[in-house]
Amino acid sequence: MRAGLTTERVVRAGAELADEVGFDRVTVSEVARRFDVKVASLYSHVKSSQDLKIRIALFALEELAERVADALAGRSGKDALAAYANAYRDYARQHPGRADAARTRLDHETALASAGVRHSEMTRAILRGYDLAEPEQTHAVRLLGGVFQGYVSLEMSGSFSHSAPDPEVSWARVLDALDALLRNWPTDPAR
Amino acid sequence: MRAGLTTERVVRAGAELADEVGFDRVTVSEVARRFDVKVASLYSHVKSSQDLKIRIALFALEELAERVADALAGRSGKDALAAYANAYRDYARQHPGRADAARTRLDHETALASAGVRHSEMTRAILRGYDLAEPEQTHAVRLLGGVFQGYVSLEMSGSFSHSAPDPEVSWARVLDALDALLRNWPTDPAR
DNA sequence: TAATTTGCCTAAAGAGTTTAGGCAAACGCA
DNA sequence: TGCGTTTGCCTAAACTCTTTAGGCAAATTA
Repeated sequence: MRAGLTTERVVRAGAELADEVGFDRVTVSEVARRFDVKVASLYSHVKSSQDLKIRIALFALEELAERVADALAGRSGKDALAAYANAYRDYARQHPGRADAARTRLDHETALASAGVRHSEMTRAILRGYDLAEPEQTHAVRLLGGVFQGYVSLEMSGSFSHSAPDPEVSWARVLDALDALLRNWPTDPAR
Repeated sequence: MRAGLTTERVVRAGAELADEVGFDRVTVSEVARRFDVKVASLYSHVKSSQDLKIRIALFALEELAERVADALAGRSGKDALAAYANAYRDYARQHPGRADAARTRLDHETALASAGVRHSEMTRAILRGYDLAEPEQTHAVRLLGGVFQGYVSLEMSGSFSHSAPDPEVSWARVLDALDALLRNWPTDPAR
C-alpha cells in the first residue's frame, strides 16, 4: 500500500497542521507522521522545509483570495469594504495558521506570481465605490492592506481581548471609520 | 578567561543577530558562536530558545517605546502622530529583526508586563490632541496600532517597492489620511 | 506478463536544542 | 595571602529536524 502523496496533499496537510500548532511549528517531520510515511518520502513532493512553508503561504493566499472574491460579488461601497474586511478577519479566525502563513514575506518574483496580486486588485475594486483618482487610490490600497493585515494580526494575538470595549464593537467602528475616511479622503496639501 | 555572559548581553547579541539574519533564524547556537563559547553555556542565561526569542521581543518593545517616547516629547496633534509613526517606521528600517521580534505574539501575562502597555498609553496620548471620548478613543487606539504594525510590516516585506508611487509619498499621504480621520471621526451610527 | 516508471523506504550525516554533571576561575572572608 | 564557596563555562550525550543518496517493490504501460 502506498500513501498516495502529492505536493497538493502535502501542502494541505501542512496548512491543517499550521492551524493546529501554529505556522512557525510546521515541520516536514510532523507532516510525514500524519501521513504515516517516513520523512524522506516527502522530499520528492517538496524541495525543503522552506519550500513547504512557501507553498502553504501561497495556498493560503489563494484560498483567501477565493473567499474574498465570493464575499465581494455584487457589492460596492461600504458594503464591499465590510465584506472584504470580514472575509479577511473570518479567515484568520477559522484558520489562524494559514492566515499567519499568508503574511509570510515572499521574494519579489514569487509574490508577483501569487494570489497576492489578486488581493490588491480586489482592494482596488472596492475603491471604485469611492471617488479616488490615482495616485491617491494606490495610497489608499496600501493603507487598507496595512490595516487589515495589522489589525487582524493584533486582534488574533489577543491584544484586544480581556479589555473593554468588545473587540466586535471596535471592529465595526473601525470599518465605519475607514468608510468615512475613504469618502472624505483628504486632498494632497502638497498640491 | 571567562566570556562574561549575562542574560542582558545574550539578549542584545540575539537582537543584533536578528537584524542581520532575520528574527526567525536566531538560534542559541549562533549566539554562542558569537561569544565564542559552547552552546550549553548559554542555557544558564536563557531557559530555552523560545525564552531567548521572547526576551528579544521584550527588549525590542522597550527600545522602541523609548524611541517613541523621545519622539513624542513636546508634540501634539498631527505632529505627534507623525512623530510616533516615523519613530516606529524608522525603527523597523534600522532594526528589521528587532521590529519583527516586537511583533511576536506574547501570552497575555507576558504582554501585560511588557512595554507593549506603554505603547498603547502613548497612542492614547496622541489622541488627546484629537477630540475623541471613550469608547471611540479605544477604537482609534486599536486602529492606529493595527495600521502601524501592518503598514510597516508590508512595506518592509517589499510589497510597495518596485511599484509607483514612491513609498515615501504613500507614507506621507497615509499620515495625512489618518490625521484627517482622527479630526473627523465618524459618530457611531448605532447611537 | 515483462519492462519501466514512480513512490516510499533505509541509511546516514549535519545542525539545533536541551539536560546532567564536572572542573576551574573568580569572589568573599579570615 | 590563602581557603572555601560560588559561579560560569565545559564535556558528554540524547533527542529532533533537515536533507541527500541509493534501493526495492508497487503501480503503470505496452
